Amino acid sequence: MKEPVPDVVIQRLPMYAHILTALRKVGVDSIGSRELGAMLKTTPAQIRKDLSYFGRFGKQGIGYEVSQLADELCRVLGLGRQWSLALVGTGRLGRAIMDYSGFAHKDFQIVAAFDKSPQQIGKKIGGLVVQDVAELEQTISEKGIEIGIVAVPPPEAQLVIDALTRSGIKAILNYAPVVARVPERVLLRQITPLHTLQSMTYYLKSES
Amino acid sequence: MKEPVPDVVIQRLPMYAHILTALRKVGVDSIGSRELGAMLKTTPAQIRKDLSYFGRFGKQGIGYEVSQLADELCRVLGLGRQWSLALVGTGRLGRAIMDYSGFAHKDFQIVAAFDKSPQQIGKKIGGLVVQDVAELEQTISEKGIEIGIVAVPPPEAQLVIDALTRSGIKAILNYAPVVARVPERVLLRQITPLHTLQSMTYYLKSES
DNA sequence: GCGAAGTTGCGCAATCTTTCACAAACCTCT
DNA sequence: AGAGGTTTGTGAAAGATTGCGCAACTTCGC
Repeated sequence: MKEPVPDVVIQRLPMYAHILTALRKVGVDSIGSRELGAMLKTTPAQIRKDLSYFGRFGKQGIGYEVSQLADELCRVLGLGRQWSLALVGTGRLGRAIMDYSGFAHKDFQIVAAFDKSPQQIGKKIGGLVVQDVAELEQTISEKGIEIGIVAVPPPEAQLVIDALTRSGIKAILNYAPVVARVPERVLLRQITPLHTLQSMTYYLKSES
Repeated sequence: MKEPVPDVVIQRLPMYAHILTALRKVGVDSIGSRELGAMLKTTPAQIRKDLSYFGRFGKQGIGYEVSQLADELCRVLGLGRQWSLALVGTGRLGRAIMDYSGFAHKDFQIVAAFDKSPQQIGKKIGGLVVQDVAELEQTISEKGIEIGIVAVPPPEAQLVIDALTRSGIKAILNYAPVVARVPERVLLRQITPLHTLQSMTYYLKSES
């Protein structure tokens, strides 16, 4: 109960939570690790082991109570409350992220947007007025925003990330394809579709 | 030389290639694993081990010749030739992907776009006429498209993926948050920013 | 030409992750 | 109430990945 949970496990949890929530919506109220594993393309053993890091949620002979496990996972992940996000960069990519309603209704809400271009500043996007990046640090501190999304061109990414860091932000989701530097206390994750594509071609070229 | 290279290694390669290309552009012509490791936030040992799967590119006492290693990595990854992509789903997300110039000039080109909505079909986006998904299989076969990008709402994702599979596509990059099923021969990767956020909150909630 | 300083490639050890396999727990049916 | 059939939770084994340490090689300066 005191060992730190491996990050690979944490990364699988959202999928589990997602499926379970879907199952609940459909009215399934109990499910076994075998069946869950089949749905998620993993092994039953992995699911049981993963869950065992957080407690004992199943019943022998039966399986897991869907609704309860879904709640439990959300609790573990810290979902179920609203998280405030700040978006930096309101170009094409930034707008797409803004519009992407996937976030909106799922505990994540973008409450501030920044850009450095005078053409963008002052514009209204998705009910939000784009602010000057110069105001970034103060706004984030004041509003107590905990997560930042970086969607600026590569050359500016590190600058923006530094500013976010100074503002006391806790986590950054970075879409810019750069190797960003952050202090220990800030959690950083990358989303880099280009690199994903580039690693896929490795397997394709050998086939053809 | 015959052992299969671990996928984790393959996934790191694009980063290596990216940095090396950048270094070349700046005129650096030689670099050691220590320095490269510092830039990439990894250890020198990991870089050397990773590279050793593909050959011996460095010189003892010196390091790696930047330009040569960049070329070598591109070759290994199968870059340097154009890859044709098909985009399915031209909603907000699809458009953003389409517009995202990051792909365009980097060996990846979207050469066909599909949607099922009559409002979308026939429209021109980024110089491409949106086709009916009904034409998907034939068009992809004919044009010999090898990679498909799925940007449709979750309920339709599996249907689209099945159609892509039937068309003989080799790889799929899926943005829909579903656990997709594909036959062995098709390479599938997921991009799911929401899940990334959801796994980040795990660490944030404990802090606060 | 030779020693000093520096760096790779790689076998081996350490660590991390997944899988196995089985006792303990639970339900159902008689 | 007990037997039979399931399924969980979990130590321990197996497998995968990362990191260490050093021999082999290269350059430089003298």
